Amino acid sequence: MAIKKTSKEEILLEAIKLFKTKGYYNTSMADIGKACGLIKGSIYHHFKNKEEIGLEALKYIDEFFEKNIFIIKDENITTKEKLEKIVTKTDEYFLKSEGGCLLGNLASEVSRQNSEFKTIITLYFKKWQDSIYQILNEKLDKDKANFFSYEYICALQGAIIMMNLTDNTSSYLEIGKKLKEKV
Amino acid sequence: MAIKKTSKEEILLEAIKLFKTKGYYNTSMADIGKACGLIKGSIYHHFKNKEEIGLEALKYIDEFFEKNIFIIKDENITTKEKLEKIVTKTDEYFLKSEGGCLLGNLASEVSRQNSEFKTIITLYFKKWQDSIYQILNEKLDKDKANFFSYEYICALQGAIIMMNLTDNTSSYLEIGKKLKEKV
Amino acid sequence: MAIKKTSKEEILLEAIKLFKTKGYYNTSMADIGKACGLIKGSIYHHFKNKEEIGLEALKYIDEFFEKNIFIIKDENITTKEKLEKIVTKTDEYFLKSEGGCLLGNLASEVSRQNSEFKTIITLYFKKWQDSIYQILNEKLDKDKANFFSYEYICALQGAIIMMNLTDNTSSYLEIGKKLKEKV
Amino acid sequence: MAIKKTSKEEILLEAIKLFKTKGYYNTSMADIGKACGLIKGSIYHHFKNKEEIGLEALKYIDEFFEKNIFIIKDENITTKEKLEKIVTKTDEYFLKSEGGCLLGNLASEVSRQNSEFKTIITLYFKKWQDSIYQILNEKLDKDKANFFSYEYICALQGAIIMMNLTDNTSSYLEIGKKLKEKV
DNA sequence: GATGAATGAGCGTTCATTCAT
DNA sequence: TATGAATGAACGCTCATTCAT
Repeated sequence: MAIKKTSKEEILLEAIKLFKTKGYYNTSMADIGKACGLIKGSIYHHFKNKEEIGLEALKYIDEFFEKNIFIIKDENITTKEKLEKIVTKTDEYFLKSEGGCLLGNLASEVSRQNSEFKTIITLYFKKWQDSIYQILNEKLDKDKANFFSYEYICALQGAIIMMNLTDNTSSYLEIGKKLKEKV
Repeated sequence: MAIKKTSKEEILLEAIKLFKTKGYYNTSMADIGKACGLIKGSIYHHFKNKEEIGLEALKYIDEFFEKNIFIIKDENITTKEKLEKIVTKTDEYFLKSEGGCLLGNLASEVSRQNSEFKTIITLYFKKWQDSIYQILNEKLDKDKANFFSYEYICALQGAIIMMNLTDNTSSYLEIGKKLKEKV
Repeated sequence: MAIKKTSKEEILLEAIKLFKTKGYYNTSMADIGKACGLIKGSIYHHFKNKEEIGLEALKYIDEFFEKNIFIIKDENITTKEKLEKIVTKTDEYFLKSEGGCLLGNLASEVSRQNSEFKTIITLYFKKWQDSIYQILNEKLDKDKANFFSYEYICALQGAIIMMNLTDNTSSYLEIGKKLKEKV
Repeated sequence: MAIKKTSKEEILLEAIKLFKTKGYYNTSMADIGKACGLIKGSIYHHFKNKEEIGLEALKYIDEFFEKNIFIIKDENITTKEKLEKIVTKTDEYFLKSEGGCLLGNLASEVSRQNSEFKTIITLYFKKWQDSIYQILNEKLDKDKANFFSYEYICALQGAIIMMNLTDNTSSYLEIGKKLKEKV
């Protein structure tokens, strides 16, 4: 053998799945390899080391949100429509995302161990909250917009944790519904 | 000769600190030992294995909440006072708890790997939410009490994550403040 | 199992043998372990890492020379006797030392890769030459003593290399004989 | 497409440099590749395997000495001139050769691991000594010629080791000077 | 109860080598 | 000829665990 042409993205997607469901440290290079049909050593053809996979995994999800979720605040639609859309897209994502929110999950596990990881995660949540803030601020004053956006991000992260424990999706969905009622 | 008499509780407290700040899998028996002034092998005189430490760590915190936080719902004081007290005690705990909420942190890392861990964590959150629910239900209808309690637990977990990333405690405190306004 | 009580010195002696005959980099922790009847992981109970074994191996030989060879210059015997004794002891050592001179062998392999190794090796040769120098200087002028001692150390190192290639011990012994004729 | 046309000799020259300064086992195919602007796999178009590179590296230096140094003994000049020339050429070579003498360096590292390597190295020193021997034998008796040539080769190898440790070139040069005084 | 020495398995990583392109 | 992707074995090292002392 020795033919396969595994792409970086394939590896990244498998790694993301594993990091979310098993945690970063509990996921071995062998695990990632196996999920891609490779032996662990072969991964080093695509990534310098495990840390790089972790970093690129975080960036991959961050970019996905940037391009699909956070961007909604700038679309040329009404405030209500923006809120409707951002909540729908977000819920769509997390309902089918096995294992919850990568950046939320890794936040507690790795951010004290690796400052580069921490920076990406912190910024991700900041950008996320800011997206909601800007939409709310179209109709609500600064303080309200600020608190509601913070509350939403927090509650959603908590709700994802709960959903992973109980498989109760309808409770999870209440968080988004509540946000939409703010304007 | 002489020496230490290290108690199970001492070890547990060090393990809890480590699990919260480094994660469960990234904390080694040697780490726990060093934190207690023991070598790793000595820990096995107190605990069967690492899993047992994890389990007892979760139970330890669970019991702490049971005895100090959840119990407030049954005290002989007004609803407002209960809410005031439960929020204050909770915030007090998390503001000085380095590394956030043990059960919240471990939820994503271990609950898919170990069903016993998952059961404890799930129950903990259920009991917690139920405590809040019962207090709110003294003044609010079932649905409202249910949602507000759920929202609070979720938002608080999210807020702990954010506080660990940004060290912003005043935002964290808003979550409890908001709950108290419910009645 | 799990009983053995291997001492640091045992491990060191096996490592020295291996480093001399196989080279430092080509000797694996597994090699060292096998030579001691241990698995490779067990060696870390005695040494922090491979570098520490290398370092202590060099120091071990250095100390042996310090205590048995270099010290002869200070003994209360005649110059001729000193020279006789230092040559005899040196030749005794190298004739039975399988694989040549540890510090000479590692000089070219590791001294560019690790400055701590280099320092020890450099000092060893300096001390060695100085021992010979001081003995010769009792009867010869500075310049002669200096050159003859340098020439002896160099020739001896070269002769050890040749002896390892050809097993010709009598040529090797000529180098010491020649030195003794200097006074 | 297009590209390089890397020659065997180019690769060999880089490999020699690396073997001398890092050792044979500590030099990886990737190291050699990088030094040539190739990836490691590409080297296999030029050499069967690492051992072949090692072997040809030794032969390359051996041939250089054969053609430039050892041959001097057969030139049509006086004994004194031969000695002068062979020492000058040798010193020229080693003063600019970063990392010392390839065959001397590898002698201890590889000659016990690979008999083909050992044969080449042993023969190289034999031929070298013989060159000096024949020149000296024009003026000196067999025994003297034999010992002085042996002593010179040995001392020179030792002096190269010392020069690599201390960067002291003037001591090194004394060895050749001394040889020239023999006739 | 604590230690130090040991183990076997596994870690992340690098090795020399192969081969379709 | 060169490359990039792959492999299996080995690397140095750490893991959780055991046990005689």
